[in-house]
Order: sequence, then C-alpha cells, then structure tokens
Amino acid sequence: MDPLSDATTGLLPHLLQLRTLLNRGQLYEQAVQDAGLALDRPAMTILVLLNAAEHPLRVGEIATRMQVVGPHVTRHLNSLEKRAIIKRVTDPEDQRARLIALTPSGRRIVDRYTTIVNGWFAAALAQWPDHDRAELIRLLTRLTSDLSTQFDAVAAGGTPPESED
Amino acid sequence: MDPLSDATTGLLPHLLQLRTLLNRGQLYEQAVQDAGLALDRPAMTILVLLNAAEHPLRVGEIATRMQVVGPHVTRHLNSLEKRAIIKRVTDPEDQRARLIALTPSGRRIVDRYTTIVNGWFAAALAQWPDHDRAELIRLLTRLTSDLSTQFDAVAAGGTPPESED
DNA sequence: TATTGTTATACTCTATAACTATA
DNA sequence: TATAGTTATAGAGTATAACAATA
Repeated sequence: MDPLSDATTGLLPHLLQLRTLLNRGQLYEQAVQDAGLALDRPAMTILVLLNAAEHPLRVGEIATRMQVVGPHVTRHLNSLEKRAIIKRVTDPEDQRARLIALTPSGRRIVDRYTTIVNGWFAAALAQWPDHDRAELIRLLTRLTSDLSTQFDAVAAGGTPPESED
Repeated sequence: MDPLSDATTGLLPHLLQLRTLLNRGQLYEQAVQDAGLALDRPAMTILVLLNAAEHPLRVGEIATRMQVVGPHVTRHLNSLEKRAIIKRVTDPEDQRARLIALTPSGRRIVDRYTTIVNGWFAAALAQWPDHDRAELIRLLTRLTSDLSTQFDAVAAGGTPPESED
C-alpha cells in the first residue's frame, strides 16, 4: 500500500493493490529459498538487471534503473564481488567508470531464480485469453510511459504540465 | 525495480517498471510539500486507508491492508494520535480491539493530499480513450486477483498449485 | 487458551556527505 | 572543474519477541 490513492479514474486503488502484491518480501524469500540461494533482495535485483541487459552495466546505470543512489549499489557490489557472483572491469572507454558483469556462477544463480519466479507468473496468467494478455501489456506499457512523464514533470517543476496557471 | 523479472509472458518487466514508478519516494515528498504537510509515508498511508474505508478500522485491519505487521501500525498511530490526526476508540463489540478514526483535522489533511495526487494521475491519463481506461481497470482487477491467489498459494505451500509433481 | 493490541528491540534498505581518481 | 565511483555515517521503514488485556 501507498499513500497515493483514490483517483478520479478509479484506477489508483488497483495500481496500489498491485504494488502491494509486488512488494511482498515474502515472495522474494520464497523464491530464493526454492532456488537454494542466500542473497538479499537488492543484490538479486542487481543480478536480474545485469542478466536482462545482456551486456555489462556501469554502476551509475544500475543505480538509475533501480531508482536508487550510487553508494547503495556499490555496497552490494562489494559483497557480490567477494562471492565471485559479479566482476568489476574498468571501462576501456573511460578509466573512471567500472563495467559490472555477471560471472558464470552469477549467471547460474540468476537463472535459477528467474525460472522460479517466471513459473509463478505464468501459472497466474495460465487461464487468460491471449488477447487479454496482449491488451494488458499494451495498456501497461502506455500507462508506465505516461505516468513516468507526468511524474518527471512533477518532480522537476512541482506542478503537472497543464496546471501552470 | 525488483528481483522478480523476465517473465515468459513478457509481462513482468512492465509490472516491475510500474512498481518502480509507484515506489518513488520523491513523488510522495512532492505531494506532502505541495499540500504543506509534515507526515511520513506510512503515516499518510494509514490516513488514506481510513479515508477510503469511510468508517473506523481496527489496528489489525489496517496492518492487513498495508501488508505490514501490527506493531508497525501501532507506532504510527501513537504519533498520529498525539497530533490529534486520528483517534482511538475502544470497539464496543470487543473490548480488546480499538477502532481508529480520522479527526476532522485528519480528514482535512488527507483531503488535501489526495486532491494533489489524484490530479497527477488524472493528468497522466487525460489523453486516453475511455475504452482503454476501462479495459485497463478490468485487466488490472483480474491480474491483481490472479496474482494474489497465486502468491498466497506460493507463500503457503512453497510451490504453485499446478506444479506439485 | 486464543486473540487484540502495545512496547521494546533489531534488522533491512536507502540516502547524504565527504573523499579519491580520472576526465 | 566536472564526473564515476567509493567509504562512512545516518535515517526511514519494517519485523520479531515479550507482554498486557480481553475474549
């Protein structure tokens, strides 16, 4: 749950309920347990991001995608590197930057994890008609885009674009 | 972002991006600032819940709806009660329970807040055709319901309903 | 004995500030 | 001097355990 609620459209309560579902820490713990892993949530988030990116990411890029701040990423990378789950390579194009890559061990870990979670989501949507699945993705894509634009404007200016009266 | 990613359906990345958007603390802070308030996020969440419920709620009910644990709610209620934003009344039907209600001051606060946030969401969806808005709500409703069922099963048994092989 | 809520404490996650190295 | 990252510290948010009161 989140304080953002009670929209004119009636949409907000649904979004917030969904967010509550996806935030449940219990879920994550079940997944790592099923996978026989011992990683905290932000650490796994980093691995999933690296896995999805298919190429090494900079520390700053990881922080941006997680919507967190640099030092938070660094701390987890330190721990992950000690365990040989990721490795840091100096970016040849900029000696200041580091490129973060999964090690083979890291890739195995994230594969085990995503397989389990994907199974849950696939099971939840198993009975859906294909058309509904496609529509949901289409609408969610636009929703995310439009909300992102709106929120950026709010965060930047303190007021939504059209209410600058 | 969350470690739950990379679904077979392609749905997961969208859900997680949406979740990241809704989790941005910056947004909440902008809203309370615009409203001239000084409340932390979980406290406002409680007020929004009480406002949406339209009748007093028990402590346990608030905790359930927030997907948090009892003591967490109690601590915020203590602070909110000191500031006369909520009041606790012993439930006449069960002397153990307390009914939590907004004071007039609390209602004014939550009204100011929700008006601002609702404005943002309304602006974000202003250009949408009515049909898309309705479809989104329909699909989100089912999605939330199905995911909730699936997650409950996972949390309870450690395995999804159909994969008990 | 089970349930509602509270108090006290500890842990997880994230942010801010100060610093180092490269550009 | 600006940027990428790191280190150290502080704060917000939530959980667990032990307890009190009522059912």
